[in-house]
Amino acid sequence: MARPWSKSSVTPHPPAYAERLLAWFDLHGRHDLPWQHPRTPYRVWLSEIMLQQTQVRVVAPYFERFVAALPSVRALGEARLDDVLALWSGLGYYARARNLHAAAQRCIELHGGELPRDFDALLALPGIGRSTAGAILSQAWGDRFPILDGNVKRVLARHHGIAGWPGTPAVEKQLWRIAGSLLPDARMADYTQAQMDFGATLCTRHDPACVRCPVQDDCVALREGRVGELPTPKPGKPLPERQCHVLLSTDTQGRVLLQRRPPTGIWAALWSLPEADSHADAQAWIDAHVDAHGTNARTLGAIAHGFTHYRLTMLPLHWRGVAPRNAVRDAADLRWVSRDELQSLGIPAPIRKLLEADLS
DNA sequence: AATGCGGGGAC
DNA sequence: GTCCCAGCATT
Repeated sequence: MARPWSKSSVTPHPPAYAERLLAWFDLHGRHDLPWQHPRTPYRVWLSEIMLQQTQVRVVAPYFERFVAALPSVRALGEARLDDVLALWSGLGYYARARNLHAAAQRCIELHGGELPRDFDALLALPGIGRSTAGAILSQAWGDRFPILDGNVKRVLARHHGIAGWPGTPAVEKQLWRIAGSLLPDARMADYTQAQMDFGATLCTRHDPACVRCPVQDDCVALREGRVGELPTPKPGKPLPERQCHVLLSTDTQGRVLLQRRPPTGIWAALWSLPEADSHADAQAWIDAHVDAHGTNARTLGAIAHGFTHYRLTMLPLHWRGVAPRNAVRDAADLRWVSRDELQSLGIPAPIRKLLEADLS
């Protein structure tokens, strides 16, 4: 199918990424956020700080109150810290408010009571990092600097198919490079806002609206069906480890002794191998339930299995040629099972795998 | 490279 | 309950 741009344009190239994003922004972007009217450096700065790790809906009322009480850099710098913190109360991350206050005072000392229009000078102010400095310069002045917040990370990770958690320096470095390579020649303020609106309302974390996406044609994640798995989520805390022995008893006819699990909990009511916490417990169980003729167990290879809330390592112990005791024949939850019967029983997958590997 | 910082929203 | 959010500073 012909691309719209390949018909009439003298250039064979599709519109640049930024151009498509800006066209989307004009139609579907957010144009009435409190800090956009008027879009002064002070208001942009304040909004960017408030919006760090904080959602737009939460920030809006705080922004209105704050800027009404302290309408300028100078007013902020000359206010008492307690009053600044009171205006911040409830927003969280209070270091942001302390940094804001200190930065305003430094602007009074060094920059005539205004925010400097200089990347390094902004970066030197407390609370302003690389992304916030870029956001301020681009939004307040239209200067050509990239941003890399959570929205942009998610969008670029998908659009360029970047795997790996964006919190790692290697991935972040790559994303910064891409972000810097996509900047338009004009409309930087709108472009910065467009990226954030795009990430917040269309290329969302869950259920992004790829059908309506202005850059779907060259989205790697969409093409490769990886939208749902990008960006790679932050690695969670390691799950607790549990370990147990599983007791494999086989008789001379190749039958195996299975035990029905309790009706609740993991693998409820399935047929599995008896479990024991320790080697000694395992031996005691064997002595009590089968006649192993005093033979020792053979150790089989460990089985690792992951649950949602812990990881289980099963250490199989194998007694061969054991004979059933009379009592065992009557126990309701114990059963000698031939190989052929295994497939008709409900058996946990890792246990079944062990049995099939060992009995074959 | 990993953590602390905070409250709220979405699921 | 979990995970994430218009990040940055500190270790």
